Amino acid sequence: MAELALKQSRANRRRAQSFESLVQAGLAVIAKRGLYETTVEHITEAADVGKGTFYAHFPSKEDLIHHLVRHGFDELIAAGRAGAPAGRTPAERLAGLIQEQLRVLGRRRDLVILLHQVRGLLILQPEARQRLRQEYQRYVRFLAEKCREVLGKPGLSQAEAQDLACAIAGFVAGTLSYEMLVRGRQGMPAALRGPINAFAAGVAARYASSRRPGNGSRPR
Amino acid sequence: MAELALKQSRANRRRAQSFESLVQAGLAVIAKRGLYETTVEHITEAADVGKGTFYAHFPSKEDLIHHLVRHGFDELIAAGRAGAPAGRTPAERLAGLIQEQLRVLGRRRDLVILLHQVRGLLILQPEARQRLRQEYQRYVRFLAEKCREVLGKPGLSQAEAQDLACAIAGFVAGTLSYEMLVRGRQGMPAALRGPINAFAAGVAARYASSRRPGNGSRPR
Amino acid sequence: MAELALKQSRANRRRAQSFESLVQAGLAVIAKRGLYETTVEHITEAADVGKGTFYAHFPSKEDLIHHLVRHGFDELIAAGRAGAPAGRTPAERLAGLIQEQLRVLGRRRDLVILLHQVRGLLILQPEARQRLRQEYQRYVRFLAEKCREVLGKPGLSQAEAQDLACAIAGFVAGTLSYEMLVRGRQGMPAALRGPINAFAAGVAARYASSRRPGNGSRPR
Amino acid sequence: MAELALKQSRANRRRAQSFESLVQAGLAVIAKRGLYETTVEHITEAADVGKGTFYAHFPSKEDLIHHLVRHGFDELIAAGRAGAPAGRTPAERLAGLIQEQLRVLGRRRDLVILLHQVRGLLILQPEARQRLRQEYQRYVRFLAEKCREVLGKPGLSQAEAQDLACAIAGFVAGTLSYEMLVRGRQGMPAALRGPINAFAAGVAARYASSRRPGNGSRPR
DNA sequence: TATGAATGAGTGTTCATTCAT
DNA sequence: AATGAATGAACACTCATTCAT
Repeated sequence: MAELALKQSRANRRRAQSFESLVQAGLAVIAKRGLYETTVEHITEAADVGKGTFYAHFPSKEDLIHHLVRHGFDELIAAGRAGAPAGRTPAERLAGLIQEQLRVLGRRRDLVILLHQVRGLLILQPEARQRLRQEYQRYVRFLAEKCREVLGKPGLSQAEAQDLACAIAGFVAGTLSYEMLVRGRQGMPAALRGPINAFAAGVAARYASSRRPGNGSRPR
Repeated sequence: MAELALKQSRANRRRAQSFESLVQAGLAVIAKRGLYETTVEHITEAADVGKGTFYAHFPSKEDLIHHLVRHGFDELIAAGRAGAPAGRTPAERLAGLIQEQLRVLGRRRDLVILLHQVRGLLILQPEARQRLRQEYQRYVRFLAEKCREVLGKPGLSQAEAQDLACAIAGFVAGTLSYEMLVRGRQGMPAALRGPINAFAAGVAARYASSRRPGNGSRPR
Repeated sequence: MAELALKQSRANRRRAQSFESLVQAGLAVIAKRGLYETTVEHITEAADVGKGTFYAHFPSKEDLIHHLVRHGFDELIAAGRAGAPAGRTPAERLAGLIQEQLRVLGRRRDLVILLHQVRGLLILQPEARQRLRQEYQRYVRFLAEKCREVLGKPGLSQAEAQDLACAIAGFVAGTLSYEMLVRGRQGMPAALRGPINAFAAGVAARYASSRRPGNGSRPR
Repeated sequence: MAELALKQSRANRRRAQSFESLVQAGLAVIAKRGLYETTVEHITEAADVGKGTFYAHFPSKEDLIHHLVRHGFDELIAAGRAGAPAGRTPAERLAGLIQEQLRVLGRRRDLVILLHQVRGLLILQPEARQRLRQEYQRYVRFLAEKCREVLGKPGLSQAEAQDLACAIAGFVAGTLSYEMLVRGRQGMPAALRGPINAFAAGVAARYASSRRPGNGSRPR
């Protein structure tokens, strides 16, 4: 019996190992070749397992992608939660949130590429691929919640918070992808710190606490 | 002579028509199915021409994409040039630039999708597909130039201008794509106007004229 | 009326010119790219005529090939006829025939390639492409007739003459093609002169006049 | 362990079977339809495997052809080696070599066609397809070596041996192809025996041992 | 469970031929 | 007669997925 348990445990360990290999290889290969030029075989070769093993762990290629996206957002959300409440003013806290996301994603070229390409996938086909889409919604909802927390809930409606979250997520992802494309480098450009602070301040001025100025702070 | 000219003209017209059909169908189909699930046959069917006709006009599928990308950026740049120097202060002018890009792209779901996916394509393969990459560089250089123009050239180095241009292009593209994905709508969200103004003001405070404050305006 | 005749004549001249351009360009392009990698467009480009013009002169690509093959064999046959009856003994005359064919074809890389590839085409499909096949038969029949003429008709049956003609045609074509392939040069290798003479002498000893030795001259 | 070996062995057997089917079907189909009208699908249908299976065994269509050519020459060379040193005089031995090649190839219509068409392919493109070309060079080198062995090495320079080998290979291949084309039959025509002996005798007289007559035996 | 051989629908691309001008 | 734009069947090759072992 103990032997059987041992055997199972060993089998489980092996299985877990295959799974982990596939996940890591999947992200690495996709980061290198992109979603569309990555084949299942590329992944299983990088993971050093048989091709059939892939399908013992994932029903389809899309399921691996789903797994990668979920875990990617898990990391982003965790980072957002961890470095959260720093800063004394709403503007400082919002700027902190944005910069934290930029900082985390700026070190994760693989995630930027994966999330970028999957986003493109999802904009089309509004009905299909619901599971994947929900991961993005989860992330945006997290950011939205975070914004309300940081700016003060009464000041920001749900819809406004989502718009703001989209802007933040889009700003982070878009800026990094343009930097990677045009300047060939990764990481958050230091020069953006000032503008980000300004952006955060502007948002805070518009939404923070319960004050609600006329039409947003006009540009000086 | 006139007859010959007429003949050529008629033949040319027919050829031009095929070309235009292909270009329009190409953009439409890609906007609907995405770059990767669009086949040449989808396009020729939508354009109502034979499959071979495609290759009479474009050496390859990638060449159509290049054409689409080039013309897309042509529009964006034209819009940026047209609505250019409005606003009395640097901040107002910068905000105008960003909002103009957001406004133009917000009405062009097709372009957002196309440029998004091609961007993903280009981040990988830094050496290949130079022609395509140059279109993005052209756009970013235009934005950078515009930023320097709007903020006052002495205040902004070339490198800083490029970082800012990447941030603007990324902000616009990223925000719109997240909106389209999460909220399923297109167009620029009105609620972003305030934050954009704030962002522009922050940038202007940092770079405009020749003043160069310490480390950017700190968030209040 | 005279004007009309003139017009027609001019039109005819132009037509003849197109035809001749196509024929020359066809042979040149096929010699360079081979039968199977030559497209009609390659030919019309080289001939500097429109693509449609090809079909105004030849019902199909195969008809141009037929024309080229026919004229190629015309040349070979003319050369064989011209340099024909030289030599005092049957062996000398036979050797002269072989060397003449080798000499002529050795200077016509284009013909060697064309006839080689078309021969390959024809070995398959015994029923189709009769017209093309008949050109080869015409050539072999010419050689056979020549052999009988040279060796003395009574000595050589029709069937034997055809076998011999096949051997000669094959020897010439095969040797040149192997030389071109392996040694990368064209032209008849001088070193073959001796063996060819010997071959001819052997054949003559076997067949010439009416003597009919037992089983052919045994090799010494 | 034994179980694993068995598993591999069974899988290997299946793989080997597919491979063998493809090779045989490939040769058969090419012999029937020719190199250029044979599609991969024709082959896989004849081999009764899926289309993708072809590419699991050969990187490309050309690689199958290479395999076929290599093995074809292997057979020819083996036959040449096996029936080698028969005959007492150089002339007899040379005649034996030629007749052996004629005899072997005369029974292999498929090989004659394949090697003929590939030869045509290689005469063009002197730089590309090196691997294929090397097979022909291997064969010609073998024949050349054999000629020197048979005639006595001092009598024949390397270059002369290669010319002679080209002549032999060309004679065999060319004669058989003309026979197949014109007379529609395969096999070595019996009537050639005499001329071949004579040819061999002439070559021997020119090159054998160390004697070196003036300019080859003149035809009588 | 892990494997990798097998599969076949689907891809971008070519090219002989047609036909309106 | 000459043109060249248009055509679509056909091709070499790919790859997500299946399944016998």
